[in-house]
Amino acid sequence: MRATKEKVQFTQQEQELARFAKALSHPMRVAILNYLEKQLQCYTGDLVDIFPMAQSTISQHIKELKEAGLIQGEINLPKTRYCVNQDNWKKAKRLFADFFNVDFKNLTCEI
Amino acid sequence: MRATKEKVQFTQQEQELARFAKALSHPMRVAILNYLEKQLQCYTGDLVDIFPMAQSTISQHIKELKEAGLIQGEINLPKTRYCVNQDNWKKAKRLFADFFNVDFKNLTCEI
DNA sequence: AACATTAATCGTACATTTGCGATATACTCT
DNA sequence: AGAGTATATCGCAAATGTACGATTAATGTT
Repeated sequence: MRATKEKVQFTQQEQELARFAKALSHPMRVAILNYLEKQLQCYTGDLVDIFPMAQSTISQHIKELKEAGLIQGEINLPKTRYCVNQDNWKKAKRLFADFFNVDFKNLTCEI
Repeated sequence: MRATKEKVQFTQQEQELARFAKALSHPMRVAILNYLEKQLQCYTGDLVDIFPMAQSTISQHIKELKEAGLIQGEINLPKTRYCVNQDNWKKAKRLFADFFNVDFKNLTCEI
């Protein structure tokens, strides 16, 4: 049996990175963010037109991105407009850049 | 009802990024990679000593990282030595850098 | 007031992930 | 040969993720 050592908890960095990674762990959600990077904003219906999934499924993926903090929605009935949450996007960018040890120049740039 | 449009499939970039992101979607796996970046190599037992999880669970997380291509193992009985798979690490790094639009310098650097 | 529009949520089915203890494997050492 | 060591794999239970159709909610339009 192994000696009883002080076991290590996961760091905040590890937990936050994993949380963001989880949000990116489905192609649909990556595609939504790719789309939002190009278009700056979109409505749920735009994605339903483009992608081969049911409206309810797409809505669910949007919800996950929202809960992970990567996007935000502005209700404008009957539509909801989504865009990237820039603060958390920058945070995720920084976490991944640090993780991959990438030299990064534009992490502090504004939109 | 919405008009019947040509629905878009996910790009290879989106699928590959999602695959890597899935591998990074658990703090334990992020922690293993963090450890490997510092230590360059490790044995399964090192991780069992450090992290508060059962040996079988840690072995399973290692397996997932291996199957995602991010690490590779060299059997050296009774131990197995793991290290980062540099080719796929670079690939992942590039995918995430592109995704986040980060300027990166050292993507072409060697080990 | 009835209808149309857009999107979220519900309920359900199925698949995958996570964690653990127990067991199997493949050696080395005595 | 038998014991010890390190790790992978199995079998299971619980939790979570994925996808869909149906329903609900909130509004504007006729």
